[in-house]
Amino acid sequence: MSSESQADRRRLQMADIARLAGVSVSTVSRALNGSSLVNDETKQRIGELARSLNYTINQSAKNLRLQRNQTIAVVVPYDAQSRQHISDPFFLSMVGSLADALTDRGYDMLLSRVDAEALDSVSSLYDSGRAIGIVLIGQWRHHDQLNALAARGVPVVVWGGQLPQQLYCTVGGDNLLGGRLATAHLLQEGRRRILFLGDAQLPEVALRLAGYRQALADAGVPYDEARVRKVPFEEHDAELAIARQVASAHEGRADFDAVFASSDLIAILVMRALRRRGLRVPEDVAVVGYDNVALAAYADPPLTTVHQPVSQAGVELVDALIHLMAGTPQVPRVMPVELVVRLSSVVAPVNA
Amino acid sequence: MSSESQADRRRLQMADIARLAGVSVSTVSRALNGSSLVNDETKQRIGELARSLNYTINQSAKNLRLQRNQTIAVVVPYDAQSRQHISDPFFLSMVGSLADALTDRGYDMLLSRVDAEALDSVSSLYDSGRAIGIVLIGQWRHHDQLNALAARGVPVVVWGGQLPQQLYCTVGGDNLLGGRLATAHLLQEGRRRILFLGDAQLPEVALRLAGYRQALADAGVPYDEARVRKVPFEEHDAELAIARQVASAHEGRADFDAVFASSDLIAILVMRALRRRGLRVPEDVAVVGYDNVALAAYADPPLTTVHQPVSQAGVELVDALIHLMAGTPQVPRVMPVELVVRLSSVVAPVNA
DNA sequence: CTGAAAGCGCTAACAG
DNA sequence: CTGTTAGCGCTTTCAG
Repeated sequence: MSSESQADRRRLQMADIARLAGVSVSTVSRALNGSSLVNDETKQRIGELARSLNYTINQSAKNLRLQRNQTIAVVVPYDAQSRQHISDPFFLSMVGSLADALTDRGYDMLLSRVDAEALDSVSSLYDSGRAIGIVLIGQWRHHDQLNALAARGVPVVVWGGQLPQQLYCTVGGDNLLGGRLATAHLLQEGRRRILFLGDAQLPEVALRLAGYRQALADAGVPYDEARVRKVPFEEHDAELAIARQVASAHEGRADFDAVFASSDLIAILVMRALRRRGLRVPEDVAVVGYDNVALAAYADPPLTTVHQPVSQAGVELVDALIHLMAGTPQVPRVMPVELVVRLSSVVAPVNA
Repeated sequence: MSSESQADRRRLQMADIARLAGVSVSTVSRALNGSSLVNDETKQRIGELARSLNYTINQSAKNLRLQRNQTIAVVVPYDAQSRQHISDPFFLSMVGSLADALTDRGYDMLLSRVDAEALDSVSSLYDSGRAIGIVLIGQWRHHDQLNALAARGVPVVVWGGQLPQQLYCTVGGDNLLGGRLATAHLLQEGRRRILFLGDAQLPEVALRLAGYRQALADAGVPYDEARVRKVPFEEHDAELAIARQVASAHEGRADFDAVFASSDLIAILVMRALRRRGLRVPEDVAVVGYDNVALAAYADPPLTTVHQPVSQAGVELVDALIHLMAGTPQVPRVMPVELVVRLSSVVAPVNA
């Protein structure tokens, strides 16, 4: 260890480099920013000096001076009531995808978690200048707060479903199509009594439910409200609720022969609950999930699900936000989804 | 929409509030920072004005002036060669855990992905003043680069295994114990030919392997190097490699009766590969994983694994970093791990 | 209790 | 090509 401790070592700044190089600060600034106004040789020399001293331009000062900033806030809401965090792998992979997209485009990513019940507090990230734009993962039940945010001119893009009277820009999978594909598939497999599990208060789930109804209508199968059940988002609650519902349905002489779950996590919990009650998947009950998280392919049995284009999603969210920040109004973007058929929904084997 | 577009609306600043309140900027600054030097009534008035206008102090300016900053960088290395990103859910849940710990303590979290082969580039996050400290998830094969970083005085804490000659602070699970627990468990279940799968070049894995050897020695079972196999970290490569190894071992008249995998992801891939070759888990081959990711409990069969204390890990990493930044040298922290026994390793059922 | 003024580290006119 | 100078938005002496 050197004699100067890390705590009292003053950070290097441009003036130091300038002094050492025998030039003015402006020259250093220009050199380090690759300006053509400075002699190539000088540029070279300054560059090497800076590198050898591990000097890097202070971003805060630069940003302050330039009145710009390259930080995008990515906000993952959490449920403060249960003090539970979102454990759904789908959200986490979304974070990864956004990290990639932002890094590729040279933005810094500020990750924050905020109380899902106080979504409008995210605006302070913008108001305080810490971020020049915001990506929100999931719109939850706070359509109005998001509208207010957008109306105030906060550049925000939301992963979620398109809603009427929407002032903010959403990017999302085609939930209506996803719901239709999943349901049509189950119908085609000969299932008629399909349970829909999910919280239809969430816009995305509501759209998937609409797709479900549409597919039923197309097939001339009557819609039965009793077959639509809300499931809590949090894992442990969900587990209990699912067990209860499977049990009650089962006791009523198994009044369903398929389940369409609004997330893979729910679907996997369902399969487990079914198995514990001695019901076979897919023979007795076919199951389809949503998201196509990594887990789905390795579930028992491998889970049929609706694939959401996660890595493309990160790119689209960032792209929409960049346009928005540039002042170009953005219409919601709906991305294609695909049904991935695995063993949980078909009795005759397919290539898993 | 109001007539002024979001693009040309100048951001509110302290001077605006001051003008509107009929006081000086200094007073606004003091009021907003809760200084006791300012009249309570004035403070109140300014506070309300700011709130009603959604004004928030500009953090960059404040930080520049105060010469401090509340941003911690969390770095997730990725493999640039394959341009593949870390898909292991363990890393992602770590990110979540860190987000919580940092948020709780009032820090901003800057998430970056960097090339795993250029780990020392993370120092620019510090040198440029964008972050006052760095948390690195995984030490990979770059012990030396990390030592250099620490020697330069960059406040960095690494999730990983403790190594000799280590200048930087690590926080990690007790990998040696984990390896011992897993192996001892398999031995106790009567297994003697235990395959170890993982890349022992990674310090954490090396420690788990050491635990494996120790457990074998304790039980008087000879160590056979041929039973230690490297597995690529990336999912698809891993899948192929595992299939190959299972196949070759199988053809050699199944010269193993158990597998200890260095991650749950590998373990789950192994179980699939085994099943495809007609081997039953756990009857023919018992399998134990590592990490206890969410997926493990829902695998088929539910996976016995070594639980890593992820949420506590976030807290410990942040805590160590804070002390380090305060100038207090930190010794590596080793956190307890636990064996979670599920069906993949025991023939007689337990409560899953 | 409040205001005026200096300056955090940097960039960009404007003059050489 | 290079240096001088004036701020970016904020906090904090130092004077009232």
